[in-house]
Amino acid sequence: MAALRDVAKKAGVSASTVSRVINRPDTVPTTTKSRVLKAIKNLNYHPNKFAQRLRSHNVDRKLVGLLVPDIQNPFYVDVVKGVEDYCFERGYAVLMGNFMQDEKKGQMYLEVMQSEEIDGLIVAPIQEHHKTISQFKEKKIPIICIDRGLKNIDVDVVLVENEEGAYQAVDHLVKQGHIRIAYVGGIPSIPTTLEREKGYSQALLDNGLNVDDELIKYGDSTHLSGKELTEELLQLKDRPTALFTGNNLITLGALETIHKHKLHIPGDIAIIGFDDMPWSISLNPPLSAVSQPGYDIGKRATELLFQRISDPKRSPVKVVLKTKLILRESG
Amino acid sequence: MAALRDVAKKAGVSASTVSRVINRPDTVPTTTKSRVLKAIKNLNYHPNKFAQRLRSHNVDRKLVGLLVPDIQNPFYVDVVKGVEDYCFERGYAVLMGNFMQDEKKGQMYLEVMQSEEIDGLIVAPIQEHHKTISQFKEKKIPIICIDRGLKNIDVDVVLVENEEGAYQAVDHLVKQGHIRIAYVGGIPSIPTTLEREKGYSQALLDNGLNVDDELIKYGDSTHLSGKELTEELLQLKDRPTALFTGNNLITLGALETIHKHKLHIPGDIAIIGFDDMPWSISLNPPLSAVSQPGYDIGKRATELLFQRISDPKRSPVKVVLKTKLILRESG
DNA sequence: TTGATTTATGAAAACGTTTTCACCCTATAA
DNA sequence: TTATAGGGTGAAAACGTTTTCATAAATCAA
Repeated sequence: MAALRDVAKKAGVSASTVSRVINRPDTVPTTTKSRVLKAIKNLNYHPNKFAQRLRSHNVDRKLVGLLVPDIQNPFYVDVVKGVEDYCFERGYAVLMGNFMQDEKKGQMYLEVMQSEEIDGLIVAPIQEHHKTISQFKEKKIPIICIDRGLKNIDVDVVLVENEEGAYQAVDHLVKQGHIRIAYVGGIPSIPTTLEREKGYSQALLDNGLNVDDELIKYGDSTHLSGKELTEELLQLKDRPTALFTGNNLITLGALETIHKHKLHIPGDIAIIGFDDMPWSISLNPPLSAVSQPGYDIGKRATELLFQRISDPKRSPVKVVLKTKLILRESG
Repeated sequence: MAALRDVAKKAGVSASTVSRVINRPDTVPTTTKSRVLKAIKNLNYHPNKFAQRLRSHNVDRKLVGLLVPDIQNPFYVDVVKGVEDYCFERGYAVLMGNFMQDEKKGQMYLEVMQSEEIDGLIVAPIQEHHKTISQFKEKKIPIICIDRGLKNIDVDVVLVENEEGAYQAVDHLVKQGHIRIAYVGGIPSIPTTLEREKGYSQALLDNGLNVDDELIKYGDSTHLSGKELTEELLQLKDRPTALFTGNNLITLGALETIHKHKLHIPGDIAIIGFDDMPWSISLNPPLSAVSQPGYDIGKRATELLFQRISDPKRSPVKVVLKTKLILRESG
């Protein structure tokens, strides 16, 4: 509760001097400085952020916004951790929003973040053009996109070789002798879903197989949708012998359905999922997966963000991280 | 960038009137009001939070702090979701801190939250008395504890019947004929670890078994520690035939070690974990677990928080939620 | 010495709100 | 009619900082 003026009074100086001690210590002689410093400590004085911010808009908020599509998805948890660790090292806090692929919710968070005047935003955008996100750009608030970029706006982005990753997984599957391989995708409107589908199709084509639309399913990137889509696939008269699943949660859902049908993996049906998980090895059977470096993605994004904060006019970069196909026993 | 005064000028009224339109609309006649409202919309005016807050300290921040020990732990993810959903419904944002059971990190977040003047704090405290958290209490910032309370301070708390939950699991294990049942615990200084151990011991005692210190292990509540502790247990000359694991991450670690040793579950060794997970059913074998209602915990905690925000002097309550033993195939 | 420069400091304005107070009206009561 | 009570409004102060500007004191050059 102690204010600047209290410190000033206690130290027998003016408010200006106290402010100088805090913000430009080298402009005030040591003797005065020490007196002020003592008073500050004595009164346990902390500058009021709101007053500071009101007066000079360019003081850092030490706050970065992070907007993720689904915190239940272990992949994003890794991203969050990467962001958080990096921020922590630099004394920044994270204002997190989990928008559940929900336009409204994302919107609300963006508004809050705007009015909180965050120093920068890291976001996995649900659409490639987004009005509110563009507002950030206009307001000169740095944005970093992960997982997918933004149309019409030039932003830094860190993403992963989705097509390549999918290709490798599916290619492996056909090399194992599978002919009917299904793709259980996520939300069809998001780029990652499409890119992975592209890799999937290309791998089939390159191996002389044709792509069968019946075997390509889209959902909403959740556990439940993984379950349901897999169910549909298993009902097919000519059912697939292998599944390539579009993300973590879908994979888990698929697994559940497969187990419900008492099918043997990979004997009856093989499965490779996009996204590895720390416990993939403890699944039944240990899951083969395309691993994305979630933690690194978060870390790189934050790195980029801080670079942009300190130099707003550098030209936007695109960081593409590699995926890794991890073969265990499911496919 | 439009400020109150711009709106005032455009609407041909004074700043006071604009402010009144915003804060106490019923005190200004409709004709004036609509003129002002139009100007607001026209200029896309948003009140500056910092000025608002500076001027009147009692305006809500619409910000709640959430401090969780480990976001990698799916249980806490559920809690986070519960908190977030409830906050979202009420137009509040969440300032999240993930302190990784790390004193320093937690401290830093608490400081940030203090200077951000959050409306309230939800925290799973690492120790039962915590100086900085007490400061919140002094500053009249509402606190809700989850998972464990605070010594010396009377706060609202929502927790789970840890002892009872553990008891049921272990009791079930001995009813299955197990004699040597180990407890793979988390950080020994946190109450949940101890309470679960108490339930474990009691169940043994009540069934006429004695508790063998050799079979009680403590670690740091992580995946890695689950792996290592289980390894130690398996090295014992008289190895346990069943494991009761103290949390999600530990369970997963234990599973990994058991699989590494090519042991059959539950044939060679049974396992029941504290905390259920959405994909427990897809584990090898489907995991039996003591399920905690993480989402509900988050929701209830937030409910309590809002109640306390609106009525700071109500007497603190303790909400105790039940656990549920879910039997699948691992024990 | 004197005038010019530098150093140390304080007074006051500004940031964008909310809120108190006082004012001027018009409508009502006497 | 005159006094009274509100209703509607604006001026100005306040919140706690930062920053500009001015001034006084101290240092320097001649």
